[in-house]
Amino acid sequence: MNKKVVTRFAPSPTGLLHGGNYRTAVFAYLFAKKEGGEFIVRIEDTDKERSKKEYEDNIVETLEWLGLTEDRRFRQSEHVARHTKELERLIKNGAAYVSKEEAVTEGQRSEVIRFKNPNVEVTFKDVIRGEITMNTTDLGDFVIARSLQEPVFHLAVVVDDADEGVTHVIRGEDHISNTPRQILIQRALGYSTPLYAHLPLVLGSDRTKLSKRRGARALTEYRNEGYLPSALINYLAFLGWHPEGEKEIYSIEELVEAFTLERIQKSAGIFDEVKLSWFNHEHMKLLSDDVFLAVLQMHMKGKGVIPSYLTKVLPLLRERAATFAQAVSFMESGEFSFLDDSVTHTRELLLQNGKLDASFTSAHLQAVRGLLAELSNEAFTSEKIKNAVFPYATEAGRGAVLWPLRTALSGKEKSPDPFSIASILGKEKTLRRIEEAAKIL
RNA sequence: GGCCCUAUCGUCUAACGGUUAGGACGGAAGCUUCUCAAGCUUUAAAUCGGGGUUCGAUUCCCCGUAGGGUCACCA
Repeated sequence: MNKKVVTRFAPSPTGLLHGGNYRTAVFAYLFAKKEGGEFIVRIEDTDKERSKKEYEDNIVETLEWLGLTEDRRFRQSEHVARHTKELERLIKNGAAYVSKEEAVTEGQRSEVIRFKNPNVEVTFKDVIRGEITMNTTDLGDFVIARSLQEPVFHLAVVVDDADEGVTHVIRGEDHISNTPRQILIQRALGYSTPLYAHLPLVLGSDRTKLSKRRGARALTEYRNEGYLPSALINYLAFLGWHPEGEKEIYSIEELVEAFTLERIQKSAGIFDEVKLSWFNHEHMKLLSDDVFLAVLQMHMKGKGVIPSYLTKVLPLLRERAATFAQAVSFMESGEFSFLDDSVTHTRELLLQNGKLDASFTSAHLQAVRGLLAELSNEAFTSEKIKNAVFPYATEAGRGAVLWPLRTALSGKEKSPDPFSIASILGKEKTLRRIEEAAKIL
């Protein structure tokens, strides 16, 4: 029986995390769950100066929102006692030493703890890239702690990973060069070396590592803009990984089922918002009407009144909006306000800026009105309305009939099709609007 | 610059030595209900270069080139 798989996501709470950071979490989570193992979240807060509680809270909340539920979570600072103990052991072993030095920059200590570099070649197996060998000589005696109580990254990582039984270190490619250092510490402490999987980097459109400084957006922004967590997970999982087959829309459960480290890409990928929004639209389409409505209303909170026609317009909204923010803005900008309010007709619009003849148009509108008047209230559906109007429109010229009809109903240059609008308005309103339009011609 | 990683359409990717190099996003065109959106159909678009190995290289090896990462008392 192999050891239970344990992976970890180890962000430092020094800022808001972007898509690349969370992509790492997605992979670590999917792999752990696929293997029936555990997923740990470790907040790496050894840098007291820069770590902020608000960032930690944001990370924890966002992971929860994404559905990347951790089995255990802790702060690195909570484990300082262990770090100190191992630090003392290293010093006693002669593997590390207290080094007196001049403080060159402000805040530097005159005394730090350095690891005695044995200057050897370190080879490790990377699950994604195969064997990687590096000479550690040029690393020198690197700093592993500012003091016995203040461990620095490498030491803390090694001790915590070992203590928590981490079997697979899944992290960004930018950590490859840190790995030999950490392996050296592991060996000095008598730990075994976990398996490493260094993920290809997520790049911005400028082809450099995603970073807040270079304008990478925090993932929480996407959350606020009404992206669905399932879509984000799906997109992130597909950035640098691909299951077998050509299916692309996956639920998180399906991703867990399909996930393998072997199919992870070696080369970096660019974060593409356009494709992300396609994923989001696809996931929005999968939502039931009830859920869609609930999410939409959540996003509309505090953004004015919820229009009474909201439920009626749902199908139109669903096909138009790729995000909930977009859906909200459709509502706010009055994209569909003509469904509630009265419309003001103008000759220019009804006649398509003079392209149509006034008397013909008037006649067409009257004729269509006549056809619709024969439909019962129950039969006033998009489908039936179309069937009633279409033969006439085809006969008389679709553009000549449908444009005036649609603008008579919507009062707008661009809108959904006239049949949908009519069915939402209902028979009475529809007939009235057609009459009003015909009157001004 | 040293060290390390990488290299298939614009982008995400498939093809574990033999395919007309496939799919998706985006683009273009057409169709569907006049406009917008969605949908459907069609279409353009790629193996970085050079050497090997092999009957045969996108695939394996080497050398270039290009891109990226990393060289902190940050993680």
